[in-house]
Amino acid sequence: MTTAAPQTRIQKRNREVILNAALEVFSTHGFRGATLDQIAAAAGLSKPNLLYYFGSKDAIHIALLEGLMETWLAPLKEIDPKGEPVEELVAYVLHKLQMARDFPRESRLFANEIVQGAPRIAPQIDGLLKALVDEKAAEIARWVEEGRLAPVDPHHLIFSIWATTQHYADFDVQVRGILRPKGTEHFDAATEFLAAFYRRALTPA
Amino acid sequence: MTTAAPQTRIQKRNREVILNAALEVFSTHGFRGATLDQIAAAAGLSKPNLLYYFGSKDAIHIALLEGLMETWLAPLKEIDPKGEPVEELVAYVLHKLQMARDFPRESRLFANEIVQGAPRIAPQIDGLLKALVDEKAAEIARWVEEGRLAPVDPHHLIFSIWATTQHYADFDVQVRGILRPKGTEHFDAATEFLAAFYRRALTPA
DNA sequence: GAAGTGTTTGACCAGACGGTCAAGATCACG
DNA sequence: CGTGATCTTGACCGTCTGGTCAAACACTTC
Repeated sequence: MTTAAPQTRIQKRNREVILNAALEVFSTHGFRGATLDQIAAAAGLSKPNLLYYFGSKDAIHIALLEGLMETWLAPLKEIDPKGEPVEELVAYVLHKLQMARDFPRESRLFANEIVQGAPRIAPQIDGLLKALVDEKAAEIARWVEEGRLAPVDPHHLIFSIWATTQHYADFDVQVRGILRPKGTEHFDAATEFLAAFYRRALTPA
Repeated sequence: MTTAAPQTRIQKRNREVILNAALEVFSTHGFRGATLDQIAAAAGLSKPNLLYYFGSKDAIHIALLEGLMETWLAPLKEIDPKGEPVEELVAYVLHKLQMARDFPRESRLFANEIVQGAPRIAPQIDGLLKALVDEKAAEIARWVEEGRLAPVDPHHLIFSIWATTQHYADFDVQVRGILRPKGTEHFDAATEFLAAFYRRALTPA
Protein backbone atom coordinates (compact mmCIF):
# COMPACT_ATOMS: atom_id res chain seq x y z
CA MET A 1 0.00 0.00 0.00
CA THR A 2 1.76 3.05 1.34
CA THR A 3 5.42 3.33 0.49
CA ALA A 4 7.91 3.05 3.30
CA ALA A 5 8.15 6.01 5.67
CA PRO A 6 10.15 9.04 4.44
CA GLN A 7 13.84 8.71 5.09
CA THR A 8 15.71 12.00 4.82
CA ARG A 9 14.74 15.06 6.83
CA ILE A 10 14.01 16.98 3.63
CA GLN A 11 11.62 14.29 2.52
CA LYS A 12 9.89 14.34 5.84
CA ARG A 13 9.51 18.10 5.86
CA ASN A 14 8.32 18.40 2.27
CA ARG A 15 5.85 15.58 2.52
CA GLU A 16 4.29 17.31 5.48
CA VAL A 17 4.22 20.67 3.73
CA ILE A 18 2.60 19.10 0.68
CA LEU A 19 -0.04 17.21 2.63
CA ASN A 20 -0.95 20.33 4.55
CA ALA A 21 -1.25 22.37 1.37
CA ALA A 22 -3.23 19.61 -0.31
CA LEU A 23 -5.60 19.42 2.65
CA GLU A 24 -6.30 23.10 2.27
CA VAL A 25 -6.90 22.93 -1.45
CA PHE A 26 -8.73 19.61 -1.69
CA SER A 27 -11.06 20.45 1.18
CA THR A 28 -12.18 23.73 -0.37
CA HIS A 29 -12.38 22.69 -4.03
CA GLY A 30 -12.89 18.94 -3.98
CA PHE A 31 -10.62 16.48 -5.75
CA ARG A 32 -11.54 17.42 -9.27
CA GLY A 33 -11.71 21.12 -8.51
CA ALA A 34 -8.22 21.20 -7.06
CA THR A 35 -5.24 21.58 -9.38
CA LEU A 36 -1.64 20.57 -8.86
CA ASP A 37 -0.61 24.14 -9.52
CA GLN A 38 -2.78 25.36 -6.65
CA ILE A 39 -1.33 22.78 -4.30
CA ALA A 40 2.20 23.52 -5.45
CA ALA A 41 1.68 27.23 -4.90
CA ALA A 42 0.19 26.65 -1.45
CA ALA A 43 3.13 24.43 -0.57
CA GLY A 44 5.70 26.83 -1.99
CA LEU A 45 7.09 24.20 -4.33
CA SER A 46 7.18 23.69 -8.07
CA LYS A 47 4.73 21.31 -9.68
CA PRO A 48 7.34 18.78 -10.81
CA ASN A 49 8.71 18.85 -7.30
CA LEU A 50 5.31 17.87 -5.93
CA LEU A 51 5.29 14.91 -8.25
CA TYR A 52 8.75 13.95 -7.08
CA TYR A 53 7.32 13.28 -3.63
CA PHE A 54 3.93 11.95 -4.63
CA GLY A 55 3.71 10.20 -7.94
CA SER A 56 0.34 11.62 -8.89
CA LYS A 57 -2.56 13.80 -7.85
CA ASP A 58 -4.38 10.66 -6.81
CA ALA A 59 -1.50 9.57 -4.62
CA ILE A 60 -1.62 12.82 -2.66
CA HIS A 61 -5.33 12.50 -2.14
CA ILE A 62 -5.13 8.89 -1.05
CA ALA A 63 -2.24 9.60 1.33
CA LEU A 64 -4.31 12.36 2.91
CA LEU A 65 -7.41 10.25 3.36
CA GLU A 66 -5.55 7.28 4.74
CA GLY A 67 -3.54 9.38 7.14
CA LEU A 68 -6.64 11.15 8.41
CA MET A 69 -9.06 8.26 8.69
CA GLU A 70 -7.57 7.01 11.94
CA THR A 71 -7.50 10.42 13.62
CA TRP A 72 -11.02 10.96 12.53
CA LEU A 73 -12.35 7.79 14.06
CA ALA A 74 -10.28 7.92 17.25
CA PRO A 75 -13.00 9.57 19.40
CA LEU A 76 -15.42 6.77 18.61
CA LYS A 77 -12.93 4.23 19.93
CA GLU A 78 -12.69 6.16 23.17
CA ILE A 79 -16.30 5.52 24.11
CA ASP A 80 -15.85 3.38 27.19
CA PRO A 81 -18.29 0.48 27.51
CA LYS A 82 -17.56 0.46 31.22
CA GLY A 83 -18.47 4.13 31.69
CA GLU A 84 -21.78 5.79 32.43
CA PRO A 85 -23.77 5.51 29.17
CA VAL A 86 -25.34 8.94 28.87
CA GLU A 87 -22.19 10.77 29.90
CA GLU A 88 -19.99 8.68 27.63
CA LEU A 89 -22.18 9.51 24.66
CA VAL A 90 -22.54 13.19 25.50
CA ALA A 91 -18.77 13.38 25.87
CA TYR A 92 -18.43 11.79 22.44
CA VAL A 93 -20.80 14.36 20.95
CA LEU A 94 -18.83 17.23 22.43
CA HIS A 95 -15.53 15.73 21.36
CA LYS A 96 -16.76 15.46 17.78
CA LEU A 97 -18.06 19.01 17.91
CA GLN A 98 -14.69 20.23 19.07
CA MET A 99 -13.08 18.47 16.14
CA ALA A 100 -15.52 20.13 13.76
CA ARG A 101 -14.39 23.46 15.15
CA ASP A 102 -10.66 22.74 15.25
CA PHE A 103 -10.29 20.61 12.13
CA PRO A 104 -12.92 21.75 9.66
CA ARG A 105 -10.68 21.07 6.68
CA GLU A 106 -10.40 17.41 7.57
CA SER A 107 -14.16 17.19 7.96
CA ARG A 108 -14.79 18.82 4.62
CA LEU A 109 -12.26 16.60 2.90
CA PHE A 110 -14.24 13.55 3.96
CA ALA A 111 -17.54 15.24 3.21
CA ASN A 112 -16.43 16.03 -0.34
CA GLU A 113 -15.29 12.49 -0.86
CA ILE A 114 -18.38 10.82 0.54
CA VAL A 115 -20.97 13.11 -1.05
CA GLN A 116 -19.53 12.18 -4.41
CA GLY A 117 -19.82 8.49 -3.74
CA ALA A 118 -16.51 7.87 -1.97
CA PRO A 119 -14.84 6.69 -5.18
CA ARG A 120 -11.48 6.48 -3.44
CA ILE A 121 -12.27 5.23 0.05
CA ALA A 122 -15.25 2.97 -0.37
CA PRO A 123 -13.16 -0.05 0.68
CA GLN A 124 -12.17 1.65 3.94
CA ILE A 125 -15.81 2.41 4.68
CA ASP A 126 -16.96 -1.10 3.99
CA GLY A 127 -14.11 -2.57 6.02
CA LEU A 128 -12.48 -0.68 8.87
CA LEU A 129 -15.30 1.77 9.46
CA LYS A 130 -18.15 -0.71 9.38
CA ALA A 131 -16.33 -3.03 11.77
CA LEU A 132 -15.69 -0.29 14.29
CA VAL A 133 -19.21 1.10 14.10
CA ASP A 134 -20.80 -2.31 14.43
CA GLU A 135 -18.67 -3.00 17.47
CA LYS A 136 -19.62 0.25 19.17
CA ALA A 137 -23.26 -0.15 18.18
CA ALA A 138 -23.30 -3.51 19.93
CA GLU A 139 -21.95 -1.91 23.11
CA ILE A 140 -24.62 0.78 22.95
CA ALA A 141 -27.29 -1.87 22.35
CA ARG A 142 -26.13 -3.57 25.54
CA TRP A 143 -26.59 -0.35 27.46
CA VAL A 144 -30.13 -0.09 26.11
CA GLU A 145 -30.90 -3.68 27.11
CA GLU A 146 -29.65 -2.95 30.62
CA GLY A 147 -32.04 -0.02 30.79
CA ARG A 148 -29.20 2.44 31.30
CA LEU A 149 -30.04 4.30 28.09
CA ALA A 150 -33.32 5.30 26.48
CA PRO A 151 -34.30 2.84 23.76
CA VAL A 152 -32.59 3.97 20.56
CA ASP A 153 -31.27 2.33 17.43
CA PRO A 154 -27.50 2.49 18.02
CA HIS A 155 -26.50 2.84 14.38
CA HIS A 156 -28.87 5.71 13.76
CA LEU A 157 -27.77 7.31 16.99
CA ILE A 158 -24.19 7.31 15.76
CA PHE A 159 -25.26 8.71 12.40
CA SER A 160 -27.11 11.52 14.14
CA ILE A 161 -24.05 12.40 16.18
CA TRP A 162 -21.85 12.52 13.11
CA ALA A 163 -24.44 14.57 11.25
CA THR A 164 -25.11 17.15 13.94
CA THR A 165 -21.47 17.77 14.77
CA GLN A 166 -19.86 17.66 11.34
CA HIS A 167 -22.60 19.94 10.09
CA TYR A 168 -20.80 22.84 11.74
CA ALA A 169 -17.68 22.15 9.71
CA ASP A 170 -19.15 20.94 6.43
CA PHE A 171 -21.92 23.53 6.18
CA ASP A 172 -19.90 26.28 7.80
CA VAL A 173 -20.81 28.94 5.23
CA GLN A 174 -24.49 28.23 5.66
CA VAL A 175 -24.30 28.35 9.45
CA ARG A 176 -22.31 31.57 9.26
CA GLY A 177 -24.66 33.06 6.71
CA ILE A 178 -27.54 32.57 9.11
CA LEU A 179 -25.95 33.24 12.50
CA ARG A 180 -23.39 35.85 11.42
CA PRO A 181 -20.90 35.11 14.19
CA LYS A 182 -17.67 37.08 14.33
CA GLY A 183 -15.48 34.12 15.11
CA THR A 184 -16.40 30.74 16.52
CA GLU A 185 -18.67 31.90 19.36
CA HIS A 186 -21.57 30.01 17.86
CA PHE A 187 -19.81 26.80 18.81
CA ASP A 188 -20.54 27.65 22.43
CA ALA A 189 -24.27 27.75 21.79
CA ALA A 190 -23.96 24.59 19.71
CA THR A 191 -22.16 22.86 22.57
CA GLU A 192 -24.88 23.80 25.00
CA PHE A 193 -27.64 22.83 22.60
CA LEU A 194 -26.22 19.44 21.69
CA ALA A 195 -25.28 18.51 25.27
CA ALA A 196 -28.75 19.30 26.56
CA PHE A 197 -30.40 17.74 23.54
CA TYR A 198 -28.60 14.42 23.70
CA ARG A 199 -28.84 14.24 27.47
CA ARG A 200 -32.62 14.68 27.32
CA ALA A 201 -33.05 12.22 24.50
CA LEU A 202 -30.77 9.53 25.91
CA THR A 203 -31.54 9.56 29.63
CA PRO A 204 -33.81 6.60 30.34
CA ALA A 205 -37.28 7.42 31.62
CA MET B 1 -31.65 37.45 -13.89
CA THR B 2 -33.28 34.43 -15.46
CA THR B 3 -34.37 34.79 -19.04
CA ALA B 4 -38.09 34.77 -19.74
CA ALA B 5 -39.83 31.41 -19.43
CA PRO B 6 -39.38 29.00 -22.36
CA GLN B 7 -41.80 29.63 -25.17
CA THR B 8 -42.00 26.76 -27.62
CA ARG B 9 -42.81 23.22 -26.54
CA ILE B 10 -39.42 22.01 -27.77
CA GLN B 11 -37.71 24.57 -25.61
CA LYS B 12 -39.75 23.55 -22.64
CA ARG B 13 -39.07 19.87 -23.12
CA ASN B 14 -35.35 20.24 -23.76
CA ARG B 15 -34.75 22.60 -20.89
CA GLU B 16 -36.35 20.06 -18.59
CA VAL B 17 -34.34 17.20 -20.04
CA ILE B 18 -31.14 19.19 -19.67
CA LEU B 19 -31.81 20.25 -16.09
CA ASN B 20 -32.64 16.69 -15.13
CA ALA B 21 -29.45 15.37 -16.72
CA ALA B 22 -27.43 18.17 -15.14
CA LEU B 23 -28.88 17.40 -11.73
CA GLU B 24 -27.75 13.82 -12.09
CA VAL B 25 -24.25 14.73 -13.18
CA PHE B 26 -23.60 17.77 -10.97
CA SER B 27 -24.89 16.00 -7.86
CA THR B 28 -22.56 13.05 -8.30
CA HIS B 29 -19.44 14.83 -9.52
CA GLY B 30 -19.73 18.38 -8.24
CA PHE B 31 -19.58 21.44 -10.47
CA ARG B 32 -15.95 21.17 -11.44
CA GLY B 33 -16.07 17.40 -11.74
CA ALA B 34 -18.98 17.47 -14.15
CA THR B 35 -18.34 18.00 -17.86
CA LEU B 36 -20.62 19.33 -20.53
CA ASP B 37 -20.05 16.14 -22.50
CA GLN B 38 -21.36 14.07 -19.61
CA ILE B 39 -24.44 16.23 -19.27
CA ALA B 40 -25.03 16.24 -23.01
CA ALA B 41 -24.75 12.45 -23.11
CA ALA B 42 -27.11 12.06 -20.16
CA ALA B 43 -29.58 14.39 -21.83
CA GLY B 44 -29.27 12.71 -25.20
CA LEU B 45 -28.25 15.95 -26.88
CA SER B 46 -25.13 17.25 -28.54
CA LYS B 47 -22.87 19.61 -26.62
CA PRO B 48 -23.48 22.63 -28.86
CA ASN B 49 -27.18 21.96 -28.49
CA LEU B 50 -26.86 22.18 -24.72
CA LEU B 51 -25.24 25.55 -25.10
CA TYR B 52 -28.04 26.65 -27.37
CA TYR B 53 -30.44 26.36 -24.43
CA PHE B 54 -28.11 27.42 -21.64
CA GLY B 55 -25.36 29.81 -22.57
CA SER B 56 -22.73 28.22 -20.35
CA LYS B 57 -21.98 25.52 -17.82
CA ASP B 58 -22.42 28.11 -15.10
CA ALA B 59 -25.85 29.05 -16.42
CA ILE B 60 -27.06 25.46 -16.14
CA HIS B 61 -25.77 25.19 -12.59
CA ILE B 62 -27.31 28.45 -11.50
CA ALA B 63 -30.64 27.62 -13.11
CA LEU B 64 -30.66 24.34 -11.20
CA LEU B 65 -29.86 25.87 -7.84
CA GLU B 66 -32.34 28.68 -8.21
CA GLY B 67 -35.11 26.37 -9.35
CA LEU B 68 -34.51 23.99 -6.48
CA MET B 69 -34.02 26.40 -3.62
CA GLU B 70 -37.70 27.09 -3.20
CA THR B 71 -38.73 23.43 -3.28
CA TRP B 72 -36.05 22.68 -0.80
CA LEU B 73 -37.18 25.22 1.73
CA ALA B 74 -40.92 24.65 1.30
CA PRO B 75 -41.28 22.23 4.23
CA LEU B 76 -39.82 24.78 6.62
CA LYS B 77 -42.50 27.26 5.61
CA GLU B 78 -45.16 24.72 6.41
CA ILE B 79 -44.35 24.65 10.11
CA ASP B 80 -47.55 26.11 11.54
CA PRO B 81 -47.05 28.50 14.46
CA LYS B 82 -50.65 27.79 15.46
CA GLY B 83 -50.12 24.03 15.64
CA GLU B 84 -48.98 21.83 18.49
CA PRO B 85 -45.23 22.56 18.86
CA VAL B 86 -43.75 19.09 19.31
CA GLU B 87 -45.91 17.52 16.63
CA GLU B 88 -45.26 20.35 14.17
CA LEU B 89 -41.52 19.91 14.57
CA VAL B 90 -41.58 16.12 14.45
CA ALA B 91 -43.67 16.36 11.28
CA TYR B 92 -41.05 18.70 9.83
CA VAL B 93 -38.29 16.23 10.66
CA LEU B 94 -40.12 13.39 8.96
CA HIS B 95 -40.97 15.52 5.96
CA LYS B 96 -37.31 16.41 5.52
CA LEU B 97 -36.32 12.77 5.93
CA GLN B 98 -38.78 11.80 3.24
CA MET B 99 -37.22 14.35 0.93
CA ALA B 100 -33.77 12.95 1.63
CA ARG B 101 -35.08 9.58 0.52
CA ASP B 102 -37.02 10.76 -2.51
CA PHE B 103 -34.77 13.55 -3.74
CA PRO B 104 -31.21 12.64 -2.78
CA ARG B 105 -29.78 14.26 -5.90
CA GLU B 106 -31.18 17.62 -4.94
CA SER B 107 -29.76 17.26 -1.45
CA ARG B 108 -26.33 16.34 -2.74
CA LEU B 109 -26.35 19.19 -5.21
CA PHE B 110 -26.72 21.64 -2.35
CA ALA B 111 -24.28 19.74 -0.19
CA ASN B 112 -21.63 19.90 -2.88
CA GLU B 113 -22.19 23.59 -3.33
CA ILE B 114 -22.14 24.49 0.35
CA VAL B 115 -19.25 22.28 1.40
CA GLN B 116 -17.13 24.10 -1.14
CA GLY B 117 -18.06 27.49 0.23
CA ALA B 118 -21.25 28.13 -1.73
CA PRO B 119 -19.39 30.18 -4.36
CA ARG B 120 -22.53 30.47 -6.47
CA ILE B 121 -25.37 30.80 -3.97
CA ALA B 122 -23.90 32.68 -1.05
CA PRO B 123 -26.21 35.63 -1.75
CA GLN B 124 -29.29 33.41 -1.54
CA ILE B 125 -28.12 32.01 1.79
CA ASP B 126 -27.43 35.40 3.26
CA GLY B 127 -30.74 36.75 2.01
CA LEU B 128 -33.75 34.53 1.43
CA LEU B 129 -32.60 31.65 3.59
CA LYS B 130 -31.50 33.69 6.58
CA ALA B 131 -34.75 35.64 6.57
CA LEU B 132 -36.89 32.53 6.53
CA VAL B 133 -34.86 30.74 9.19
CA ASP B 134 -34.86 33.77 11.48
CA GLU B 135 -38.59 34.03 11.12
CA LYS B 136 -39.19 30.39 11.97
CA ALA B 137 -36.66 30.52 14.79
CA ALA B 138 -38.62 33.36 16.34
CA GLU B 139 -41.79 31.30 16.23
CA ILE B 140 -40.04 28.39 17.89
CA ALA B 141 -38.60 30.71 20.53
CA ARG B 142 -42.14 31.81 21.29
CA TRP B 143 -43.17 28.20 21.84
CA VAL B 144 -40.30 27.79 24.26
CA GLU B 145 -41.28 30.93 26.16
CA GLU B 146 -44.80 29.62 26.46
CA GLY B 147 -43.46 26.43 27.97
CA ARG B 148 -44.90 24.30 25.19
CA LEU B 149 -41.46 23.12 24.09
CA ALA B 150 -38.38 22.09 26.02
CA PRO B 151 -35.87 24.94 26.21
CA VAL B 152 -33.74 24.78 23.06
CA ASP B 153 -31.86 27.23 20.89
CA PRO B 154 -34.16 27.44 17.84
CA HIS B 155 -31.41 28.05 15.29
CA HIS B 156 -29.36 25.11 16.44
CA LEU B 157 -32.48 22.98 16.55
CA ILE B 158 -33.12 23.74 12.90
CA PHE B 159 -29.49 22.99 12.04
CA SER B 160 -29.76 19.64 13.79
CA ILE B 161 -32.87 18.75 11.83
CA TRP B 162 -31.22 19.61 8.54
CA ALA B 163 -28.10 17.70 9.51
CA THR B 164 -29.77 14.52 10.72
CA THR B 165 -32.14 14.21 7.78
CA GLN B 166 -29.94 15.30 4.89
CA HIS B 167 -27.24 13.00 6.22
CA TYR B 168 -29.16 10.06 4.75
CA ALA B 169 -28.96 11.61 1.27
CA ASP B 170 -25.56 13.29 1.38
CA PHE B 171 -23.69 10.49 3.10
CA ASP B 172 -25.69 7.75 1.47
CA VAL B 173 -22.67 5.61 0.54
CA GLN B 174 -21.39 5.72 4.08
CA VAL B 175 -24.76 4.80 5.55
CA ARG B 176 -25.13 1.98 3.04
CA GLY B 177 -21.57 0.78 3.62
CA ILE B 178 -22.36 0.36 7.30
CA LEU B 179 -25.98 -0.83 7.27
CA ARG B 180 -25.92 -2.79 3.98
CA PRO B 181 -29.61 -2.34 3.20
CA LYS B 182 -31.00 -3.84 0.02
CA GLY B 183 -33.13 -0.87 -0.89
CA THR B 184 -34.35 1.96 1.28
CA GLU B 185 -35.58 -0.09 4.24
CA HIS B 186 -33.15 1.69 6.52
CA PHE B 187 -35.25 4.82 6.11
CA ASP B 188 -37.95 3.10 8.16
CA ALA B 189 -35.59 2.65 11.10
CA ALA B 190 -34.35 6.20 10.62
CA THR B 191 -37.93 7.47 10.69
CA GLU B 192 -38.62 5.67 13.92
CA PHE B 193 -35.35 6.76 15.48
CA LEU B 194 -35.70 10.43 14.59
CA ALA B 195 -39.35 10.66 15.55
CA ALA B 196 -38.74 9.14 18.97
CA PHE B 197 -35.54 11.11 19.42
CA TYR B 198 -36.97 14.53 18.67
CA ARG B 199 -40.16 13.81 20.57
CA ARG B 200 -38.18 12.92 23.70
CA ALA B 201 -35.84 15.87 23.37
CA LEU B 202 -38.52 18.45 22.61
CA THR B 203 -41.39 17.52 24.92
CA PRO B 204 -41.33 19.91 27.86
CA ALA B 205 -40.66 18.35 31.27
C1' DG C 1 37.17 17.82 -3.51
C1' DA C 2 35.39 14.12 -6.02
C1' DA C 3 31.70 11.17 -6.53
C1' DG C 4 27.40 9.55 -5.78
C1' DT C 5 22.87 10.25 -4.11
C1' DG C 6 19.03 13.07 -3.38
C1' DT C 7 16.44 17.35 -4.77
C1' DT C 8 14.66 21.05 -7.85
C1' DT C 9 13.03 23.09 -12.03
C1' DG C 10 12.05 25.08 -16.93
C1' DA C 11 10.36 23.45 -20.98
C1' DC C 12 7.39 20.55 -22.99
C1' DC C 13 3.45 17.22 -24.26
C1' DA C 14 -1.04 14.96 -25.00
C1' DG C 15 -5.54 14.90 -23.77
C1' DA C 16 -9.61 17.03 -21.87
C1' DC C 17 -12.66 20.71 -21.55
C1' DG C 18 -15.67 24.93 -22.20
C1' DG C 19 -17.13 27.32 -25.78
C1' DT C 20 -17.75 29.08 -30.99
C1' DC C 21 -19.38 29.00 -35.68
C1' DA C 22 -21.29 28.32 -39.99
C1' DA C 23 -24.07 25.30 -42.35
C1' DG C 24 -27.78 22.18 -42.48
C1' DA C 25 -32.25 20.10 -40.73
C1' DT C 26 -36.77 20.82 -38.85
C1' DC C 27 -40.79 23.20 -37.49
C1' DA C 28 -44.70 26.66 -37.37
C1' DC C 29 -47.67 29.22 -39.94
C1' DG C 30 -49.89 31.94 -43.55
C1' DC D 1 -46.11 24.65 -50.03
C1' DG D 2 -43.03 28.23 -49.24
C1' DT D 3 -40.61 30.97 -46.05
C1' DG D 4 -38.84 32.68 -41.94
C1' DA D 5 -37.75 31.25 -37.34
C1' DT D 6 -36.24 27.69 -34.50
C1' DC D 7 -33.36 23.86 -33.67
C1' DT D 8 -29.23 20.71 -34.34
C1' DT D 9 -24.57 19.40 -35.22
C1' DG D 10 -19.63 18.38 -37.01
C1' DA D 11 -15.56 20.61 -37.01
C1' DC D 12 -12.75 23.54 -34.77
C1' DC D 13 -10.19 26.66 -31.20
C1' DG D 14 -7.67 28.32 -27.06
C1' DT D 15 -6.81 27.18 -22.56
C1' DC D 16 -6.05 24.41 -18.69
C1' DT D 17 -4.19 20.43 -16.52
C1' DG D 18 -1.88 16.15 -15.05
C1' DG D 19 2.24 14.37 -15.96
C1' DT D 20 7.25 13.72 -18.18
C1' DC D 21 12.11 14.54 -18.82
C1' DA D 22 16.61 15.93 -19.04
C1' DA D 23 19.54 18.92 -17.08
C1' DA D 24 21.03 21.59 -13.15
C1' DC D 25 21.74 22.04 -8.28
C1' DA D 26 22.62 20.62 -3.38
C1' DC D 27 23.96 17.62 0.17
C1' DT D 28 26.56 13.95 2.28
C1' DT D 29 30.38 10.91 2.70
C1' DC D 30 34.91 9.41 2.19
